[in-house]
Amino acid sequence: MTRRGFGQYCGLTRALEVVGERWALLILRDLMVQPRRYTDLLEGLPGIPTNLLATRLRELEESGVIERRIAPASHRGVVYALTPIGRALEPSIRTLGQWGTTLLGDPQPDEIVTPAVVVTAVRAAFDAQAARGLTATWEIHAGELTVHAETVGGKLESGVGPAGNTPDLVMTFRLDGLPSYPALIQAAKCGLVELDGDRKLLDTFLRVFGLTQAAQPGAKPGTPGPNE
Amino acid sequence: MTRRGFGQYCGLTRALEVVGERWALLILRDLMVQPRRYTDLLEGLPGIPTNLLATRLRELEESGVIERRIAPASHRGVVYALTPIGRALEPSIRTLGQWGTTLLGDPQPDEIVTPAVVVTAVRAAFDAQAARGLTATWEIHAGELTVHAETVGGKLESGVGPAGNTPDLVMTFRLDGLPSYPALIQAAKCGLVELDGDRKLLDTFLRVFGLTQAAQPGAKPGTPGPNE
DNA sequence: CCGAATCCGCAGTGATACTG
DNA sequence: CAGTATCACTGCGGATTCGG
Repeated sequence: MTRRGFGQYCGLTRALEVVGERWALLILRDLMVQPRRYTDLLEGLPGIPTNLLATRLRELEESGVIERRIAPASHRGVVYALTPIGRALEPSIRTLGQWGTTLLGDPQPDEIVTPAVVVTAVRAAFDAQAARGLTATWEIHAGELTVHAETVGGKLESGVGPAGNTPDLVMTFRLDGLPSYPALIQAAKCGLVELDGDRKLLDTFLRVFGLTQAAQPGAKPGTPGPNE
Repeated sequence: MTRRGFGQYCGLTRALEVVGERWALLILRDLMVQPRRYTDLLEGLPGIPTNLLATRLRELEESGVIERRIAPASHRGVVYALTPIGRALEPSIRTLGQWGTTLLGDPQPDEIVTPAVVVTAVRAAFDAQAARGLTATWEIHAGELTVHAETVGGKLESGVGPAGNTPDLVMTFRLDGLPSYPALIQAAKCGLVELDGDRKLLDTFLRVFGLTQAAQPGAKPGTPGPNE
């Protein structure tokens, strides 16, 4: 069943044999945010066939990258979570995401943004250097979307939903188009954001999460695909 | 030719739409070492169908990741090389390769090692911290294989073939099995290597290129713990 | 020799329906 | 909720062929 390998004894090759198949890294990106159930994953990966999700989950579990957990009492069902090996992929996902962000053009008409996408973008944009000696908590609202980010001691904690503690600054965006991360940053730079809390932390946010080197609209990467 | 996208406006997603298809990152890995011709690539990617290589090269060129060059005078023909966008993938390839290296088991019977594989491994293993203030040149020989590595000012220059200047230490391995990078490191640690030059640089080599930091999951800066 | 294009069988994928 | 089952389709693997 397994797709054939590449016939080379090489780290990159092995990595691609394990997580290089279609949808695999996107599944892992969503699991990087938090453990998720089968249907959560289906929802976060628009268009993935259910059988393919099941197949990938099985393969990734066999590879030791993720694990199945019987869900805790409150919700019954199964939960998928990263193993330490899977969590070790975080730098790879962040680095690849940073590269891809530089060639994000305008959104295609059928492209969407999920909470996991925004959290991943926040983590990829995080500049640990700029956050040294800083302790702060932000909350981002845009439509249905709520995401939090907290930095302390040069580290980042971020995830879907409201922050655990009281945020120092709540940023609420009212956008026409997609609440994509570049769009949020752009809006924040233009002041198109409602602020609640310590307003000085807006500039701080832009310094730490501001994509200083990314995403020029109009940089066309060729055609990633007019679907359908 | 409908390249199917993933329907998300996301950096990682876009990256995978551009370089996520089978063989693409391996082609780019080989081009990362040096510009190569069509047949060089065929040789370095055992088992790739010729039509698939041609298709990938066309797609990657359209995406602006690589470019076709009319070869210089000496050999006529075409040469493929990375654009700046393609070269920007180097951290991603190195990071993914480091992850994959941690799950390299024993070589499968049909797996081989190419020069580009070893050079990529050398670059992935390079510890810039350990190389600070160090200036040295090594040359590695193992069977047909010749690779050089030179560090100066905390940076690394490495490639296929002998070094440009006279190497400070030449290491010649006589291995039974595959000259894979882990096997070379293992052999070097056991002293199973012929040395020619400054023998003290063997220990230095192992400190700088010795894969000491393999598989340390969980201790990543900026990585939140598992939340629930 | 280099740089592909062409043809074909099949595995991996996509969409939908269905089940414990 | 958490998957299987079915089936059509397309991208891939393998071989051969073809034009500079």
